[in-house]
Amino acid sequence: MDNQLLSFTEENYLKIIYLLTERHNGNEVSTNQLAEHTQTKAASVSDMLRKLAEKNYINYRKYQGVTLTEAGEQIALGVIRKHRLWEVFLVEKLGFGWDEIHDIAEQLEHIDSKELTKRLDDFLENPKFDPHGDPIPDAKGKMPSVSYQKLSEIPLNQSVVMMGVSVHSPAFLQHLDKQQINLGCGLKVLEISDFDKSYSILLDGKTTIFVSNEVAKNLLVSIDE
Amino acid sequence: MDNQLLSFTEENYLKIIYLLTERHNGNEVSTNQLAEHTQTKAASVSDMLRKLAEKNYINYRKYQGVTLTEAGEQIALGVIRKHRLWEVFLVEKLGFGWDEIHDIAEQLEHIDSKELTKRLDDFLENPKFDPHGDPIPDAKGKMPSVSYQKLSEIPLNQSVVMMGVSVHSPAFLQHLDKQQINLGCGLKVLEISDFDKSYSILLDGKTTIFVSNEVAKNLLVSIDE
DNA sequence: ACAAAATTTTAGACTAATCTAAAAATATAT
DNA sequence: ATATATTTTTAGATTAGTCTAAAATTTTGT
Ligand SMILES: [Mn+2]
Ligand SMILES: [Mn+2]
Ligand SMILES: [Mn+2]
Ligand SMILES: [Mn+2]
Repeated sequence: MDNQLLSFTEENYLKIIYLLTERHNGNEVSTNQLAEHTQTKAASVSDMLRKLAEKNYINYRKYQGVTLTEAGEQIALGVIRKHRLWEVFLVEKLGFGWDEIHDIAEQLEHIDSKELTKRLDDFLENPKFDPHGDPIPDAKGKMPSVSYQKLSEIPLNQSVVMMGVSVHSPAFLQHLDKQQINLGCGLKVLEISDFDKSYSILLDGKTTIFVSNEVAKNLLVSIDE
Repeated sequence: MDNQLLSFTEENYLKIIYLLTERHNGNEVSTNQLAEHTQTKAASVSDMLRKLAEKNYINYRKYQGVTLTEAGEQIALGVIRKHRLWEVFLVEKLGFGWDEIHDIAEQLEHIDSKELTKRLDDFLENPKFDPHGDPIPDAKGKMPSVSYQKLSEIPLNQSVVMMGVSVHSPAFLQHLDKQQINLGCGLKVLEISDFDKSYSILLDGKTTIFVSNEVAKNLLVSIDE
């Protein structure tokens, strides 16, 4: 409604480039990685990269991967802001589980109306994090910086708070639900098994639970102070 | 999400065919009418009609206009249901005016998730009408029948209630806002001017207002009993 | 009834996004 | 260092949705 400058497809590419660049600490994203995340083939990605470079949304040197330009980053952050706000709506207002919302938000993130985004933000009382613990970029296009650590990198017996997840698959999230591991709960690693590197964790200072190494690597926490 | 059988474009065509057929009391819709409402050219419409007929969503005989098949009507009603539910959301929850919501709902109506529609409906407390007074089809794909009359067809001094509008343009809706004509208010035609066929109307039994014939023809009312 | 006007369809072309197969460039491994 | 493997790009098609111009059909007016 406001300007529909870009197609859904272009928005998705820019968003994915942003998230993968972030994940690689600012390093270039490769064609194959994009093909995997866009569910297309490398040839299709090459075409799209040429187009996005032409429009000055990405920095692209053939065979060398891509990063976003300032313009591209602003588009990406706008899409991510909408995605995360809608996820908050789906969970807080409609009662969806955090494992059910991703695909719906994947569609809602492309709704084009500045005013809608602004009113939605206010309706949700200007949330700073989405239901997976990911920070929500502000209306100016600034991404808040957060410093979470993987639970697998925390020393034994250090009390931490569960802040986010680095994998968003329904299977993983449902697994956490079953073990009652939620955002905000207190965690303390009691022991790591020599046998399979699985974790014994004290949950909320009350119950002891066991999680695989794979799970521990994908729990994001911060030191409890 | 659920099945994404149809493109946005196809959904829009089916919705428009439904609404125009309804407006013509079941008569066929012409290619040119569709071209006007889809903002395309007649040639493009012909192509799309061939395609929709092939998929059995419409009954189409060349040069004779189209109607929806049962399958096409179910798609159309699903889209209209979502459009109107989202309009209720925008007005009731986000505080938009009834003149600001159409273009946003035009996008939201294509979000594909049965579960989302169901939860949205419950969140809104299962509204039966949208902010323009239009009935909301139920989850089974049934459109409630309503019997509104144009204010211009009501005898003098008959008390009626404002139930809907037959034009949704922002300009018209804003005009009604300025005159404080809202859904649910009481109206009584006191006099029709010989000079320009404009109306003197008693509003809510209190104030007398004047509206043009053009306005009176687009106000939908029902007899107050 | 029939010519003129209006409407609708067809023909042929274009753009966006995708694909497969082949060619080019880069990375890796002895 | 150089052959082999991997990654990326290019070439050439395909599909959806749109367009303009021309042909076909229906409607209208006398
Ligand atoms: Mn998306
Ligand atoms: Mn999220
Ligand atoms: Mn629409
Ligand atoms: Mn409406």
